[in-house]
Formats: sequence, structure tokens, C-alpha cells
Amino acid sequence: MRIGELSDLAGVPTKTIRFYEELGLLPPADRTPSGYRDFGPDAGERLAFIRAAQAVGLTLGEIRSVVGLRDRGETPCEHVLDLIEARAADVDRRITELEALRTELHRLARRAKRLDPAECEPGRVCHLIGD
Amino acid sequence: MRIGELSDLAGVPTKTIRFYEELGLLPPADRTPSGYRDFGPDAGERLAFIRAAQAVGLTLGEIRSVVGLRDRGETPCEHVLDLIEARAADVDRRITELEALRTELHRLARRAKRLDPAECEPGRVCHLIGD
DNA sequence: GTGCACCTTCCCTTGCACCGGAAGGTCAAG
DNA sequence: CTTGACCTTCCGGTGCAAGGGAAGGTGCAC
Repeated sequence: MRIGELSDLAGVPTKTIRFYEELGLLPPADRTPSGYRDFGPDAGERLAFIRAAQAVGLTLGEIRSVVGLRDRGETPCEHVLDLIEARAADVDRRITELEALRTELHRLARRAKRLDPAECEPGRVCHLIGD
Repeated sequence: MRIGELSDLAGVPTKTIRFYEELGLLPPADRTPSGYRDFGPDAGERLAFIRAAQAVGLTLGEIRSVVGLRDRGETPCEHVLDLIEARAADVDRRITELEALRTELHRLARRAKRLDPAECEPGRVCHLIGD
């Protein structure tokens, strides 16, 4: 399978496929005599895995660590669990931060609608922010 | 006030102060005869405003648009309200996405603890992700 | 034999918000 | 007069995940 066919199949741009190969997320593809990449039938599934892993918030570096274990014949399950739990903790923290920010933004928006622009103090940028 | 003094006062690195000036977030500072920047007394407050605006999620580009209005003598309140409301909508969307992701991550973590690594199918990267 | 789509490598750019370091000028104390 | 802290500009790099485009080779139909 050539890169364009894989690209159509997986819905991933050819640029991105070469980039993933360069990063070690895909094993180096075989080459035709003229130098074209020649992907095996598993390549589409590997790309789907990468996309699914990205969707749960893993970075390409983390995904490389997972597929690296797999390509060396180990079962990456435990490592994947660690990554998932770390990501879950990140997401929980991030949600807490964003909820606080949301509260603050709604407070500011309410205040902005209540106040008269004429009350702006000339020396400051905006009395809405920074109190 | 020289840049180091302002830096200590505002808790913002000198590098960052020059960077903000270059971006137009701070008005170009006066210079001493030897070329040193000489900030007026309002500079600290301007930096505090920038930090506060960053804290509610505005980008430096958006902050520039606010201080730009202010520096041209207009009251930026309405523009600030628009930015705050847009940011609030972003944050709401982001929280919704992250909550869905959190649910998915917790589901995966539960499944990972339940399953036996020996059940890994050899042809796939990891059965935990991508079903 | 000539289009045309496709492929190759290579290097640069994007966006965001900075940080690091080099080379050199300035100022006050000792 | 030297030391050291501070300042200047300029150039480049960081992290993440790619995307853009040039210059040139390949494969296949007409």
C-alpha cells in the first residue's frame, strides 16, 4: 500500500504519516525499488490506535513509549494504565481550574453589565479586570 | 524607574517586560541619555493588568487590543465584555469536553484493572485503547 | 512521448509566550 | 582604575503537532 492509499484509508494526511514514521510511531515502511513507501496491512490499524490514544489525551511522545514497548514484544498494558491514570489526574485538575475560571468569568460578565462605562477611572486600563 | 526595579516591583522578568513592550502591550518606555529604559509610575499597574487579564484567559493579542483602545483614549469596557463572554463560552465548551474525557479515562482505567494482560491480542498495540 | 498524479527529500513556517546567551555599553562603589 | 551589577540589542531556541512548498523522480494512461 502506498502512502496516498493509506492516507485515504485512515484519513490522515501523507505529511502526518511521514512525520509519525520519523518520530517512531510507525515502524519504518518497506520501500519499493523506486523508493516509494510500501505499507503493510497493519499500518491503518496503527494509525487508528495513534488517533484513539491522542483522543484520550496522550501526547505523541507517550504514544511512542507505548508502541515502542509493543514493537519490542512486550505487553504495554501496565504502562498504558499508568499513562491513563496520570492523564485522568491531569484532567481532574484542569477541570477544577476551569470551573474556578468559569465562576470568575461569569462574575466579571455580570459586573460588566451592571456598571456604566462612564465610571471608568481614566488612569486605569479597565476597572473590570484586576480588582 | 529602570527595568530591573520594575521587574522586582511587578514580579515580571525583564525579558518579559521588553517582550511586552515590543508587542505593544506597554507603551514604548522613555530612555535615559545612555539608552536605558525609564518607566513611569503607571508601568507597574499596566503589568498587573496584563497578568490579571492573562489569568482570566485572554491572550496577549486580545490584551493588546484592550490596551490599544485605552491608549487611544477610548473606554474598552464593551470590548472587554465581548472578550470575557467569548472566553466564558470557550471555557464552558472546554469543561464539557474534559468531563467527557474524564468519564472515558475512568472507564478505561477500570477496564485496565479488570483485564488480564495475557488477554492482549498479539496483533494489536493495546486492547485498552481504541475499541 | 507526453501529460498528470503521485511520490521522494529537504528545509521553513505556524502559534503562543516566552527564555538563554553573546557581545558590548553604563554606572556607582571601593 | 577596576570590579560587578545592571543595562542594551540581536539571534536563536523551547514544546507541541504538525503544514507548506520547492525541486526533482516515478508510474501509468493516452
